[in-house]
Formats: sequence, structure tokens, C-alpha cells
Amino acid sequence: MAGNDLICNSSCLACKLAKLASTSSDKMGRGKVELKRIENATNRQITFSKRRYGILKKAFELSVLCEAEVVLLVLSSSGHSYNFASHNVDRTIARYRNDVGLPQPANQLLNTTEFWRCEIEEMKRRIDSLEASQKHFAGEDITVLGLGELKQLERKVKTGVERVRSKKRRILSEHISSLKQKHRALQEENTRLQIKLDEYGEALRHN
Amino acid sequence: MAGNDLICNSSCLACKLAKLASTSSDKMGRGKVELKRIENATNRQITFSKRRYGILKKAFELSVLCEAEVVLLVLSSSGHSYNFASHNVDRTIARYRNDVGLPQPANQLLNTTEFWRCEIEEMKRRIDSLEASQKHFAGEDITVLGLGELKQLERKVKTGVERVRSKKRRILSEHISSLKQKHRALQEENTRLQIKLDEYGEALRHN
DNA sequence: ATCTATTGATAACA
DNA sequence: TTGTTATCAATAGAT
Repeated sequence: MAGNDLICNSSCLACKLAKLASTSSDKMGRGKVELKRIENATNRQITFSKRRYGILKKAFELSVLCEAEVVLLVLSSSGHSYNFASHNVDRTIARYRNDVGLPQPANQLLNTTEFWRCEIEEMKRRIDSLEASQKHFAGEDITVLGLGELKQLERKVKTGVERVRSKKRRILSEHISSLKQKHRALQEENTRLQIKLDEYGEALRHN
Repeated sequence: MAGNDLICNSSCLACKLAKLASTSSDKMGRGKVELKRIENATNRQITFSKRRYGILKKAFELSVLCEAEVVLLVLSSSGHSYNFASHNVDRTIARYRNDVGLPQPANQLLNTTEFWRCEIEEMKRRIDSLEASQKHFAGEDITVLGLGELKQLERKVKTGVERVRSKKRRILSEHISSLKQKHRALQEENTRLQIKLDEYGEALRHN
């Protein structure tokens, strides 16, 4: 719920979008696309270009067709910024603030700034290292690794595969046995019905 | 041209949209719709609702798929406001201003505390997700995964193993061939030395 | 960038 | 308004 508030401040329609993320998958074009971060950087960039154009067009159309005041800001993860404004960015932002109710700025806590800087630096390092080993698990960017590291990595990844496989097998076999059980139940039901039917026919013949 | 500047501040892709207005007409759904204000108020309202939902969805998808920071503000002509923000409206606006090179309005500049909060929250989330998938790669904590996710994971991990193995093989074979080469070199050296030695012995005998 | 097979969005209608 | 459907638009993957 708190998460939704972050995503949507004044329109509850937007809140539904958050739910969409977990339930529906996005299919478009030739393939299926899960509604989650596109991992391949190249594809992500291409999709970004295409969809960015698409949504800017939509924003423009909405403003023209429905006489609405629209601002769209898009910042890529690489830092580029793109925007559309039907009227004027600042004016629309001002209006939006007015509608939402101006949040008054809080005092700046200069004392903690340095602390947070460190905190953030640390987190960034952690993210970098995690991303690196993530890639290594997938066999990417392993040029930098030496033979010892490779051996260690191989061991880890191998047990990973084993565990994933056994888990998958277990799920599948559970699925299968549940199906078998259902099948058995249906067969029994069938037999029962057949007996009833036979009895009925017998009764009819005796009349 | 001046009109285009109003519509698009930093992205020239958006400028093309203005040209679209005069050249192409928008067809969608059952009928044709000219790209101009819908005169019928009822239809305008209906279209506004539907397209508003559509574009909010697009904004959401763009932010998720491409890891972009997106803000969409829509103000209807009747004064209602709707918005979507992938992260936080104020933060994104601040970044946008920074990118475009505009000075931050004073009240926003002071609000950096909130900005850092968001930043840190985001990093924490990223770390959590990375740690989770890290564990998944190693076959830990995979109880939470469904069959589909397991299959996907298996595929990734399998290619990971393959790549790590082939890299290891390559390193080993390079190592081996370098050893062989050294061995060959030593053998040649040996032969040369032997010849010298023989010549030397020969010379001695003749004296 | 350009081209299609597919899926998505939506105008009109109910 | 909410849903349905016929059509056109957007776009994922391939080139």
C-alpha cells in the first residue's frame, strides 16, 4: 500500500498498474515480454527508444484530442532526459503542485550529509560487486577471472544447477502425482456412474 | 519552430510529433479520428478517461522495462489532475531541471533530504533483489520460486556453467600449449647444446 | 534503420 | 459507466 502511494499520488487508476505488474505479463510484437526489467542491455536500449517515442506520441495526442495539459518527463538510466509538455513544463508542474497541495520543504540536515555520502558510496560498491558476481554466475564478463576463481565459480554454479534441477523435478513429480490422483478419482467416479447406469438399465428391462 | 520549442525542450524526437499533427491522421479502434480536439464533450471525456489510463500504463511499463525514471502529469481541462511517477515526482522534476540546466526553485533545493531518502530506498531495494537472485543462482532460497521461474533460472545457470567451463578449458589448454612450446624450445636448445658438445669432443679427439 | 508477425489500445457500440 | 468488439496502432524480434 505504501508502495502504491509512492507510485501514484492523486490518481487511483495508476494504482491498478502496480497490481498489473504482478498479475499480467506484457505481450507485444513478435515475442512475449514479461513486465520486468529487460536484462539484455542492448534490447533494453532499443525498447527504450521505441517506447519512449510511443509514449511521447501518446502524450501529444492526449493533449490535443482531449484538450488536456500534459507533462511527461523521462530520464534514462544512463542519465539522458527526454520530455514532452503540451503547454509549459513549469506551469504544469506548478499547477500539479497546487492540485496536490504544496509539500513544504523540510530543514536540511547538514550534519548527516557526510554520513549519508559514505553510506551511499558503500551501497554503490556493494551493488557493483553484486552485479559483477551476478554476471559471473551467468558466465558473462569472466575474462577478468583467473583459473582459481573460475574453478571456484564452476563449483558454485554446478551446485546451483543441481539444486535448481532437483527442485524443478520435485515440483514436476508433485504435479504429476496430483494429476494421477485426480485421474484415479475420476476413474472411480466413472466406475460408480457406470454401475448406476447398469442398474438403471436393469431396472428398466424388468419393467 | 517556436511552437516546437514549447512542446519539446530537450528531445528532438518529440519535435517530430508536432509535424505529425499536420500530416497524419490518427486512426484507431473502429473509426477514424482526426488528430484535433474532439468537439463532442461526452466523447472527449470518454476518450480522455481511456487514453489517460492507456498512457499511465505505458509510463509504468516504460519505467519497469527500461529502468527509466518517468513522471507523467495530466491535468484535465476541468481541473482534475492525474499523475504517474516511477520514483518520486519531486525527485524526478529536480533531476529533470538539473539535466535541462534550469536553476532549482529554492523550496525544492532545500528538500534534498527526501531526495536522498528515495535514493537510499532504491539502492536498498536493488541490493535486496540482487542478493536474492544471487542466492537463487547458487540454488539457495529457491523455495519461493515457481516452475516457470525455475525453468528460466535453470537455463541461465546452465549457460553460466557452460561458459565458465569453456573459459576454464581455454585457459587450461592455453596453459598446456604454452608448456609444450617451452618444452619444445628446451628440447631444441638441448639438441643444439648436444651438437656443440659433440663438436667440442671431436675437436678434442683430433688434438 | 527497416520490416512483419503479433499483441495492444481504443472508437464505437451495447 | 463498464464491457465488448472490430479495427488500427505499437512494438519485439529479426534483418
